[in-house]
Amino acid sequence: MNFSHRQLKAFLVVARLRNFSRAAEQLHIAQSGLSLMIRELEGQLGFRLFDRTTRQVTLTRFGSAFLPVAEQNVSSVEDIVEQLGRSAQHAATALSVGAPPLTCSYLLPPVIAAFAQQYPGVRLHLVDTELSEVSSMVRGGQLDIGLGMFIKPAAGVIRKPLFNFSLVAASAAPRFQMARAPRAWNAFESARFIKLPFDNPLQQLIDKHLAQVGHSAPPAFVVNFIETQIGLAEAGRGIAILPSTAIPACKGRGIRLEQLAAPVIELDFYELRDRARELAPCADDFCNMMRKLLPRMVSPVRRG
DNA sequence: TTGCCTTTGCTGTGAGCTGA
DNA sequence: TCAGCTCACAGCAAAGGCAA
Repeated sequence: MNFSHRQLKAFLVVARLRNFSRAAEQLHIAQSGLSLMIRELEGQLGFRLFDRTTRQVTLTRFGSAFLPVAEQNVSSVEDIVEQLGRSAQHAATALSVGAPPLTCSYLLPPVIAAFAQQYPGVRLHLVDTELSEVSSMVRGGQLDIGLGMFIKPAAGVIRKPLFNFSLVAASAAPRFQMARAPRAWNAFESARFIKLPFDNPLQQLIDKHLAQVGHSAPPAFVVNFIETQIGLAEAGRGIAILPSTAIPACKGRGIRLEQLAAPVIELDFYELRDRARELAPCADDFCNMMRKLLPRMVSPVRRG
């Protein structure tokens, strides 16, 4: 048995009007096509639905019994299609974005403001959570876009670079300062660092470069969040090597920032999307606004 | 004769497959 | 990846058949 929604709907219209010509007109098809459609449905069901003569069309006993089943089936399908249509419309008018707290607090507000101006009808849903959670929420379909320093690629998602950032050294100062000149890695040979956990991919990259300049001193602190690194550095408890995306978070605080050089490490800040999902065009525009607005905010090079 | 359903033959369209 | 081919399906017009 393999009948279609079209056939059931055609059956209902013929049953209601008791006339193939008028039913065909209502269904916007030729009467011959409708006749064929009903005959095929009867063939698939294995019984006749209508007794038709050249003068009248009447439901058979089987047709009368099949009528409520067909009505329920057509109604259920149309209800589901309507619900899906509403969800698709909602998807086109909503955008969910996830990022770590530092990104949400200091990088996204100007982007969100610009986006709201361009898309006043689109509801933006912001989720601030850990980087690993952002990645799994994108894979699970709870987020349209994930943002962050996804140093390692993950399966099932598309990772696209949005802008570059580099690394800066943060130390205590009477007020916020951005050093004019970069400082070489080997200048920190004997420094005590405030580090992220050893399994953090960014910290692993930093440790690799520290090892290359012969740094071997144990860390002063190992903490979970960049905000904590900034706070401890401001309190003079050591040097924190931070991504330059943390620059806006250091402004206004007793922190001196120096770009790390020899070598300058250039990294990508990424957007993450589920490979299988197609997003509304406003998602592309949100990312384009990040590309436009954020590079200047995270540049450790002093301007003016 | 008229009105209505069925049958037949044809066309257009889209999906799936294949080879370059 | 893309063009070309095949096939299934939907639909139409015209002719035929039948009952009132």
